[in-house]
Amino acid sequence: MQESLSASEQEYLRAILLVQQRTGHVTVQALAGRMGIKPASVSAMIRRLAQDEDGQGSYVMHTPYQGVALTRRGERVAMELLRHQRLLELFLAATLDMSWEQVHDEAERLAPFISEDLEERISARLGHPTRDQHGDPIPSREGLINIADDIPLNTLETGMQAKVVRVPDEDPALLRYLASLGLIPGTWITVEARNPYGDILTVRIDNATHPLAGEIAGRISISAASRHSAQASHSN
Amino acid sequence: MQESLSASEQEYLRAILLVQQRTGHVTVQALAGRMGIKPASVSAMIRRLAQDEDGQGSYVMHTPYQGVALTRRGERVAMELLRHQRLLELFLAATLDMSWEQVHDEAERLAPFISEDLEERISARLGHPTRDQHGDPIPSREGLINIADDIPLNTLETGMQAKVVRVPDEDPALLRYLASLGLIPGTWITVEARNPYGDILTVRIDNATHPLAGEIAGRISISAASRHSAQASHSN
DNA sequence: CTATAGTATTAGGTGAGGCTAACTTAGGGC
DNA sequence: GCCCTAAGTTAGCCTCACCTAATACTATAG
Repeated sequence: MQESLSASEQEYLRAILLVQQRTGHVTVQALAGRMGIKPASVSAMIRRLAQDEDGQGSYVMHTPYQGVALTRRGERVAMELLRHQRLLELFLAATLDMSWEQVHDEAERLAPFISEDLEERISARLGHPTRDQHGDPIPSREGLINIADDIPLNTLETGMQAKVVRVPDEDPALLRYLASLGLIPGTWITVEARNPYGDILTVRIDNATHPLAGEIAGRISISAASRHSAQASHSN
Repeated sequence: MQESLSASEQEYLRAILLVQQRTGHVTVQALAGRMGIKPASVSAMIRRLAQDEDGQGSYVMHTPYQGVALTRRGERVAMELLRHQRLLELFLAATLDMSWEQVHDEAERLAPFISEDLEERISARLGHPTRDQHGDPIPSREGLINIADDIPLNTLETGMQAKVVRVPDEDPALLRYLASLGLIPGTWITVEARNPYGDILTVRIDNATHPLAGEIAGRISISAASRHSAQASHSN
């Protein structure tokens, strides 16, 4: 049925998806930088991915000098790869005692090579999780993600409490810093105050308060469900 | 220090090692057949592997029209890959519920891509095993295997009992057949009789006797240690 | 001892996926 | 409105790892 793509092609599609999610606009440079490849090579690959070689549609739309965007088909492939990667991360983290950076690198490298069957068994073994250890959603087998319940922390009203469901995992140093504050998925967090000058929130976690840049708070998600149960629960 | 070889190159070295172990002599055809590749391509790869590109020595010795053999260096690489593969097989089998053929295929595919660190963690997690589930030895991190204690079943004296430590795993059908007799590593086995015509042994396993072709018995290993404690122990 | 079958090698070609160098285009400063 | 810089693209080249077709070698039957 479908001529499975090469590891390289899949990796490009994954990179496009991630850049798209994080910045909204996908440039050749951003891809080249992220993948450690020269822009010229990226251009060449984009040309290939934009072609409809088998009558089943292309993987990306390309407007020369403007940018790239995934088609539905390309998105499905990227989501599939991301699913492999996130499940692998969880699996390795759960089974072996590895740091997040290590499981991340390992999973990223192995993701293109694991079979659908292995993926399914890992998923079952883990109880079919829908988020990885940082709350990043794991796409379903159909290549869909559900983030309907995700709300940025900086939209939480002052004085209200909510449960953290996701922290940004792109920057290991930031991730470590947030973890050092106890700011990890599952934690309850309260917005104590908003500083009128500069975009800074004061948040309470485990009875300690911390200043948090609004830019960071915007990349942290809280559960929509918990919003209405604010002040209802306490963490230990 | 060392320019790590491509996945393909490693796979060739693995194939050479396995053919060498099983048949004693490595032909281009045998490699081509095993790897699903045309002989011409094998010749080309052998030429590359036989070259000393970095002054550190070549990976194989090649006598044109005669055969190929691994050098110490090539053997080390092949053993390393085999170690990855066998540890992965055990790991996947122990953690997920997969058939042997499935874990075998998966591990074979993934072996070139796992890091030394992951390998080490898997090994530790499994208690640093020295044999895979069929008794095939797992090379050490130094690329060595210890089969000093392995003795072919067909050398066991009639009437004596010994513990099976290894069964041939090349042929899945044979493996299944042996398993159906209870002939798996760890089982105690007794040679009841030798048929004078044809090369056939009669063996007892779990109080049932079975005829066994000598050719097969030669590929089954028993522990040297147990030879002297024959008749001492009983299974279940 | 030679013919021949079968195996191995070489020659030459292809596609994937990188590279550099040279070019085009878009967009901001003046 | 022009020009210059930065970004994107194209052209042309390379290596890897496969292929087919043609050639060379080996070993065996007669």
